[in-house]
Amino acid sequence: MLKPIQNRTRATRARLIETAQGIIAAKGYGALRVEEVVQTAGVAKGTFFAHFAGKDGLMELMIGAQIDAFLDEAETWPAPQTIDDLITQIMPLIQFMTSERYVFDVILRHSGAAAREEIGPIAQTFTRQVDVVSRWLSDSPFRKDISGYLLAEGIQAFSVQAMALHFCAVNNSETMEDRLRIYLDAWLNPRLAS
Amino acid sequence: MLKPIQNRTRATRARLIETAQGIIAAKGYGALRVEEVVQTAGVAKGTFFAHFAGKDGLMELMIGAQIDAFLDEAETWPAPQTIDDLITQIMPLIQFMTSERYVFDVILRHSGAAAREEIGPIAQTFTRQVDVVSRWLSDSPFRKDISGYLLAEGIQAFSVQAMALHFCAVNNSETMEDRLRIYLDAWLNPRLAS
DNA sequence: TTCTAAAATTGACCACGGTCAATTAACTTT
DNA sequence: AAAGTTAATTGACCGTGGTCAATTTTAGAA
Repeated sequence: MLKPIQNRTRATRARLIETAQGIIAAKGYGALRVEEVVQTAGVAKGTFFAHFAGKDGLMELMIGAQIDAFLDEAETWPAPQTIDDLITQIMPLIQFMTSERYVFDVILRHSGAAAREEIGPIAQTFTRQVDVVSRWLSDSPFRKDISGYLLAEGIQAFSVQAMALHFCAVNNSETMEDRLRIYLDAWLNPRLAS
Repeated sequence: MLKPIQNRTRATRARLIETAQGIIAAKGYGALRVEEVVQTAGVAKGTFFAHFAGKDGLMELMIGAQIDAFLDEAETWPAPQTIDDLITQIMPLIQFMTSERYVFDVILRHSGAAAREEIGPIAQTFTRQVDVVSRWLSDSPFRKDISGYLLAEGIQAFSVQAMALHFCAVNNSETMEDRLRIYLDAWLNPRLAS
């Protein structure tokens, strides 16, 4: 008793998503306008909002799917043995997340951030990212005094910090990789306090 | 030759800010509408935008000022000797930052985030926070293998992470203090890898 | 085939932030 | 004081996301 979804609905939704993807491919996430999606897809505005929880809802889907794709690939890689390896392996994801200011904003807004009851797509990818990285770490030569899960959470926190600074005019002398390396070295390889 | 500011301007601006503060005090940051500010202050809408860089610009000022007030007080405190002390000393700030979802969003959006050339008020408070905390740490019994500045940056990153999770429905079993304590203990007091 | 209830769609309408050419007020200069 | 110049203010207007009562389409029941 849980399948009252008409074909029409599926088709409309698919067309909307397809149209949105086209616009994003052509002009980027930040340039997407609901009006344009709706007109190009040939449906009324109200229909859009019947299918998605607003523009942000659509963005969550699109961006979440993209992040998931990166995580799919990341999952196939072996456990990094050095910090540079680790950075290399998460850079594609970070590159995407910072590809547009708008994208980063949407991600931040929805990262730990399901105001509603159920957890949103982007928040899910954050959880998943911690899982993936934490699995890597169980086979990596980094500090073992804390759990891989906590370690992975820290990597996420520092990644966000590095990405935020990336958008700050003042901090643009250093590359993001450099910043990340400094953070992660301090986090993953603490030297004993003398 | 750098004082062509008329009194009228100062007065208008002051009235606008005053009005905004009143609305915020009464209904919170998220409920502020430019229309209401403008009508209550008795000026035209265009005037508002002649004085501030949009609603976000005003919010940057108001929220930035509030954060600065917390940092003013924080600066008078002695260097924390334990992680619990440290948490106690930054909690007022964190409490304010998470007092409203809207406030946290504005802060994130402007934290490392001056899209323009000059650094915005909120981004400045982030820099200042690192300075304040880093000054504390020079007199604290935490790890010494990395600079106090880097240590402070990490505290900021973990604070943001803890705050983001605070707004996530899934992670609400733990209190923010608990989360922070776990993060900061791992960051500031790493045990030697065996 | 016809009727009916539920689901999907429509588009006029609203809220709200933001713009800008035109107007008014405030100062200089003569 | 009058004319000229710059700065401040105005408000009609726009872009864009979002709403919702009314309408159309669909799937089954009679």
